[in-house]
Amino acid sequence: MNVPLIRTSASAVGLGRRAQTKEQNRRVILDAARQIFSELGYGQTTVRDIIRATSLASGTFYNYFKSKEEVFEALCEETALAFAPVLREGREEAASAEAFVAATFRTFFACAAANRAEFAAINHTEVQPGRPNTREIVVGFEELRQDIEMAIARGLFPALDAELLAAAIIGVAYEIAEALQKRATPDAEAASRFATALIVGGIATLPKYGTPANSAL
Amino acid sequence: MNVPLIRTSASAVGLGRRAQTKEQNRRVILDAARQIFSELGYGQTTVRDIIRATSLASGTFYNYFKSKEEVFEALCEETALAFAPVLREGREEAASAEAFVAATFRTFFACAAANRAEFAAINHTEVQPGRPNTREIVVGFEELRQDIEMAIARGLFPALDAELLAAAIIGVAYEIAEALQKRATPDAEAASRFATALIVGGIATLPKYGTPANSAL
Amino acid sequence: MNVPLIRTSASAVGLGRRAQTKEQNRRVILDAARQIFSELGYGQTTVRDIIRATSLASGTFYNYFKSKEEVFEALCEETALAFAPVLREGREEAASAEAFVAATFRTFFACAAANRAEFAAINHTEVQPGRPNTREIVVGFEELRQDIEMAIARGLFPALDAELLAAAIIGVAYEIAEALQKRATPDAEAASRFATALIVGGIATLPKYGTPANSAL
Amino acid sequence: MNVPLIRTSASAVGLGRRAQTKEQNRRVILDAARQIFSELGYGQTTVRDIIRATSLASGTFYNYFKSKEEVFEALCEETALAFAPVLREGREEAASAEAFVAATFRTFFACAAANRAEFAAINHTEVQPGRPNTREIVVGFEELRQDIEMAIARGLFPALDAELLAAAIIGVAYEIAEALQKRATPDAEAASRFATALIVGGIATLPKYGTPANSAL
DNA sequence: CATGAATGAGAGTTCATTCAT
DNA sequence: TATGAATGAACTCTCATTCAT
Repeated sequence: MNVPLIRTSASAVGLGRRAQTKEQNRRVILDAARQIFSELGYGQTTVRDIIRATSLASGTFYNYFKSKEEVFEALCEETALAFAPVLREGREEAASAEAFVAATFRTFFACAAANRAEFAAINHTEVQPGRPNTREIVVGFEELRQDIEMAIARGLFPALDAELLAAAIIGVAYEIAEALQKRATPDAEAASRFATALIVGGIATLPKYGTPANSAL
Repeated sequence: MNVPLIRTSASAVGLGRRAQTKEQNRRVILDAARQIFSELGYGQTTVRDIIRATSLASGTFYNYFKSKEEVFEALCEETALAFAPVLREGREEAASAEAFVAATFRTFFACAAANRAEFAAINHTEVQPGRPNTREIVVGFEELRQDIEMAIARGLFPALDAELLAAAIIGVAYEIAEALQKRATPDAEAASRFATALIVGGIATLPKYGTPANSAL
Repeated sequence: MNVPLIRTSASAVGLGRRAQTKEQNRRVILDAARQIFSELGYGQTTVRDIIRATSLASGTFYNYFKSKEEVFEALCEETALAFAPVLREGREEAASAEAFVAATFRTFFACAAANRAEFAAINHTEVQPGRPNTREIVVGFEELRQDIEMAIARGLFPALDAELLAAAIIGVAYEIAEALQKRATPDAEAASRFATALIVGGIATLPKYGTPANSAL
Repeated sequence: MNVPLIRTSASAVGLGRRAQTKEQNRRVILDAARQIFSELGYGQTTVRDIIRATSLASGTFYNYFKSKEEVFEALCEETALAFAPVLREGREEAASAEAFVAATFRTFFACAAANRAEFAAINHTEVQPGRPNTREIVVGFEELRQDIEMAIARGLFPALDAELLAAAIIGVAYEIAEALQKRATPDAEAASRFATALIVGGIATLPKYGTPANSAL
């Protein structure tokens, strides 16, 4: 399962010459940004850094993005777009709680392993206070929560606080992925089994739960 | 259990006037820094921002800290120092796996609730790529791992990969805490029960585990 | 013989509008720098002082030079470039020791008189310990030494330590020039005759000299 | 002939305890300043640098000197005071032009050799525009001029422009000293002979000269 | 007198952004 | 549309100097 986080430098097809160059430049900037973000972290990266990693002129940047933040959001979106279908499909097809959880972890660890630098960028990216966490965007917190609720409806899970479970899964996924990357010989498969067993086993013992009337925002 | 993350403005005793003022100024800077970090995030915060939140002159900052990074490290240390004993004590006295895990979550959620701003600062703080995560420092990843290993020795837990479990616990703690803070009426106690049940229940079903030969730097 | 040390504000020809402005700005900065260096001395001058003497914005300076040192080096180079050919030509055409020495002094005093401020800047410029003296660069210590050796080969001078003679000539030139500038009615021509007679007369009585085995690095 | 440029850390005698400490602190500052000036050059040296090279507190500096400039002047004065008597004595006792000139060069080169660092400091010290050159102060331009005039009166020298000759001697002394210091095996004695022969030989051929009516300031 | 923390002006430099070409 | 020089606000940090202790 070698899921590229993002296909970079995709050759644009079926566009006029002009539009093609435009698309290419956008790509060039995004690729450079992803690279630099992963090297320096979001906070340390400046628009200048991104431009410098490019053969474009500084002014050109502003034809495509208004700011560093905007590039970053575009990157997140890209990543989420690449990630989401794989994750959702695995979970929708799941016939058991275990399959559901395992699909999530396996996809995530595989991606993290295949894209260490980019994963690091995401993981070490500072969040604007008050805004949704990058990791939550990337793994798709909201989709995960919905999928969990659908799974409850399908009888895969008992009634439980979908939001908290989603949070727990994402937390486990990220922290274990990080721990894994520090190891000399990371075993994504074993980690995946560990995380899956932990969550699935835990779910069985959760206290009973009604509709989370108090979940806001 | 209302554990303040940090006791600020500690009154200095038994010091000369001079030393006392020095101590006070240090406190003033640290407090301002914590506040600003939590408002703007680490990356967006400048030394000037911190100074401005103070009645001190710009040069004075550098009598106390060499850089933004150094203040930040001092803050982390303070937080860890305040946190660590409470966490360790609860875990050392634990007579069951449940008590062990519950001690960790309860302390953490209580603190997070009592110090929303500061918790946000920690949680939204960008990590220098390649350096230990702030959250891991604050909750004490290393101590948690050791405590888990001691708990295994004491028979509270089966043999398992202490590092991964520590990672999982920290991940669950942080993400659930964050989810909690978005709620209108966060119920730290319920969240604590949820997280504890999840982890404790999961542990029971974990695949058997030998010595983690592959855990390296 | 009114040799300007440097021709400033050279009109650029055959360049696009953009390149022309760039060239102009470079000139503006160099001119301002020369002026300020001569007023305040190198050590007291700050980059900001230079910018302030200009209608440019502070950041613009850094589009042209990385530091004060770099502007200074550019100035020295300019000066040396303007100076060197005049000096060398006079010496190469010299048919006697006297003509050789006189060419050096006359050129130097004429320039010093014509460019009092700039000469002062050079003369009052602090040398980075361990690096070649500004005055030596400007008058071209190395070229002078080579020319002396060639003159020895041509039989104009007896065998002598070219390095020491070059040093002596430069020392006499600068100190006399400085003394001259303090006078109400400096007579460059008389000073030139004085210096020339001193050196030329002295050379005749120098102790015999073999190959300078001890001139190193 | 091992003439120390300055006797540092001289133990004060015959002073009260209080005055002694005062004198000591002054010494400490002067010594540190001389050291730092010679390492960094005058322009790069800050008062802070000098204080740091000392065990004194920053405020203490200002009990002794008003500024970097003032310390520097004190250093020059010290140096001149140490130098002057040796130079004057040698010249007053001189029975020939050669002895006169040789006394100056020999003393100077010996000192320069014995105090390379300090000599470098003097030589590389930027002059405040419009003020007398450090080197001129140290070797005693004014005394040299007077001594030359007295020597003319005594019949050692023909009538000549004493000011220009003084300038020439100082120029030759400094530049040759500097050239010498770059050599692997500097031979001060040979350099002294070279310089002496050059000047003495030159003097004999100087154009006749009346009283320099135009020497001003 | 010695001390050393506080001060705030100011230096060097970088940055995001604009805009004439 | 791409370019890249100009801009000047803003940042980090150092410095000379003061002054309460």
